[in-house]
Amino acid sequence: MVENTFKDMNYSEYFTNRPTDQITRDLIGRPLTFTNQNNQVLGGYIVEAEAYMGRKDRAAHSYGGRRSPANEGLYRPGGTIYIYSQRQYFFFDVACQEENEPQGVLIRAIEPVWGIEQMIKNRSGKDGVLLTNGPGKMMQAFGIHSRNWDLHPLEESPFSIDLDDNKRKIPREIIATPRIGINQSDPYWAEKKLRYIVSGNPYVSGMKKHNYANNNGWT
DNA sequence: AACAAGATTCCCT
DNA sequence: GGGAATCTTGTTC
Repeated sequence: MVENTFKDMNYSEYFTNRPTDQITRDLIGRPLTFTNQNNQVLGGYIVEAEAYMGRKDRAAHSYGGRRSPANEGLYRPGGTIYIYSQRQYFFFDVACQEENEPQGVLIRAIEPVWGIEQMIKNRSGKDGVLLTNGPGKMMQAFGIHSRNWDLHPLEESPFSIDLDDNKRKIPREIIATPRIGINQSDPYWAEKKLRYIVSGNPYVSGMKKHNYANNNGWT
């Protein structure tokens, strides 16, 4: 399948029909925006995302078929928003695969482009890489303090991921690494490389200054 | 009913 | 690099 055919795909198609790790990798470089209640468009390019492979994935919230109101979104059809809260912070996921196949992708970081001034305000003045270089920080920059959009289909929400290949940025290199914050006893899932990042992009969480790449790692 | 453990962030040292 | 803040689930007493 040629990638530029995705331009005309809807979210439901995009977030199914391929393995979730492949979907996750394909999201790197695409624009993610959130339009707030004042009609301000906030967002940037996705530079970091993680795949969660469902019931069999020891690190997934749906591991072993675990299901509760808190992770119901994962069980919804591909393209459904799954917002999870933890320690006063919120995470933005999109469900992947068919209904009742609880896989998903976690968007962990963006390179800010649109509405930067407003996002800085939402982040209490935090600027530079600290603005959006983590999943909780990104949602705070969007001004999100609730699970209000949990369980809503992406196309019926203020969130938007532009699937037009002409609008995306092309990384010089996409690297796969183990996921962040996974300390499971099962080394297979703890070490499996399901986190995808733009190599050398400063907005990737934990990126060291001496690893910063020219042009933020874009071609 | 109490408690530990998370897909984290911030503010120290 | 370590500890606190602080919400929800699942486990155990």
